[in-house]
Amino acid sequence: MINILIAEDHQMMVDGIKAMLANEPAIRVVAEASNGIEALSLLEKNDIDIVLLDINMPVLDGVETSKKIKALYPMVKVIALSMYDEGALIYSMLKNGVKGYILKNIGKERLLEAIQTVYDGENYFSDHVKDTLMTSMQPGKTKSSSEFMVKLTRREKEIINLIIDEYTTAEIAEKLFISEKTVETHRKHVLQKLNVRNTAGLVRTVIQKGLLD
Amino acid sequence: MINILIAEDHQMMVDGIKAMLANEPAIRVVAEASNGIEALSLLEKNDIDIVLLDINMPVLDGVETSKKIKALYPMVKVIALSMYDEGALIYSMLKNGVKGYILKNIGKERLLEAIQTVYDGENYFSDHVKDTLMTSMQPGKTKSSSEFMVKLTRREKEIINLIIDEYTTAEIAEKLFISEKTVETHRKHVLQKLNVRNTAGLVRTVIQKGLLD
DNA sequence: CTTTTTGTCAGGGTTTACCCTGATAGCTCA
DNA sequence: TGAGCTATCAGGGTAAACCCTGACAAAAAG
Repeated sequence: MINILIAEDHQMMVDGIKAMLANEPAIRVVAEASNGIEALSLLEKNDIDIVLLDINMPVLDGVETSKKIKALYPMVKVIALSMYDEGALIYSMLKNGVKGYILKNIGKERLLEAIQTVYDGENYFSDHVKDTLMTSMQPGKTKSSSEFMVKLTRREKEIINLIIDEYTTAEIAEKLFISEKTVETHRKHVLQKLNVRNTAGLVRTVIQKGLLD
Repeated sequence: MINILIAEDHQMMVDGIKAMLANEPAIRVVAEASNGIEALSLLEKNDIDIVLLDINMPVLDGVETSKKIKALYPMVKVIALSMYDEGALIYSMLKNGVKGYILKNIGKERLLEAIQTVYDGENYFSDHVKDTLMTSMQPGKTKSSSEFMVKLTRREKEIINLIIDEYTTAEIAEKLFISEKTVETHRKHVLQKLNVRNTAGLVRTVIQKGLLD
């Protein structure tokens, strides 16, 4: 019997997954969480084999949650669920000990395959995900920074959030009681880390890769 | 018997919806489409009562698809499925004759309720969606433009796509063989239509509301 | 206990975005 | 057929973002 925890904030998706697994006698969905915090507390109370973890969740996102699961419950296996197949995201999830990475547009068969494979101690990644990871690992594409080093500091995330909410550098400086020059420096660092040219690229990347909390 | 077409690009979500409806003898899912174009062609071949239409789809998005469904198959009822409860989006879907608007985090009971209600000729909107619409309709919040007029022209969308891809005004002008002044004008119009202050807000809004093709 | 990272700030500069007013031509739909 | 929308362009701005170099202290990591 494989005990599963579903961590996913869209009820419709949760029901969908449950329905896919309903006729499988070997699999039992024993808990559901709608954010990372909830997932962690449910892991404490239940005996879980595999966590199906949505990457884009409020409160505590997939990246952070998987990191904590690895630290607190190393025996629990995590399969990441995602809308996109972003190289950077896959890579950082891998570093967090995730055992599988599947896209939300897969069907029942693939889902069962993924669960069984991971339960048996192997890794499972959709073909498309593999391709993406291979591509983003190729030299040349990933020169110095970009793709991999997507570690933003707390302050940088704070400032990015304000940028996305249409605050200007001057307004951010005022709000955080720091100099405009400091805000400019943070912006500059974020542009470099994300390997983008301007605010448009910054906002797009941050939203699409789900780099915020 | 209620015949349903599901138009949704995430297979997992499709399976979820189908599973929710599986034990309902009065409801039958007769067709599935993964984009707007497909949905339209399936409507031609099948006898459909209700379309469950995802708003964020590639190729032909929910707004455009609902418009065409209204024009070509006025008897078919459309229930919009969305991740977000954006006032502007709800309003434009309403104008396109959509009969229901539900969020993807609802459960089985609500979904059945929505289908039955719409089939009976009434409208169905989640409470949360209603609140959002009411709020966004209140005077003061919605002065002159904003919120409602989310109609972007073809050229504007084209330029927005380039902005998101980090092209500058000068580069866009060169690429499209038009003056920088013209590009500036388009940018200005888009900022006004979306009621945002700068590029950051533009990119965020466009991505989050799924206003692009 | 040293090295790295993070967060802070400055001068001085270029480039890009944003704002205002005003204009023209073609297309579209009532 | 005429009003409205779309797409085009200009002059002449101001505001904001981006770039370069360089610096220092506190915190975190090794």
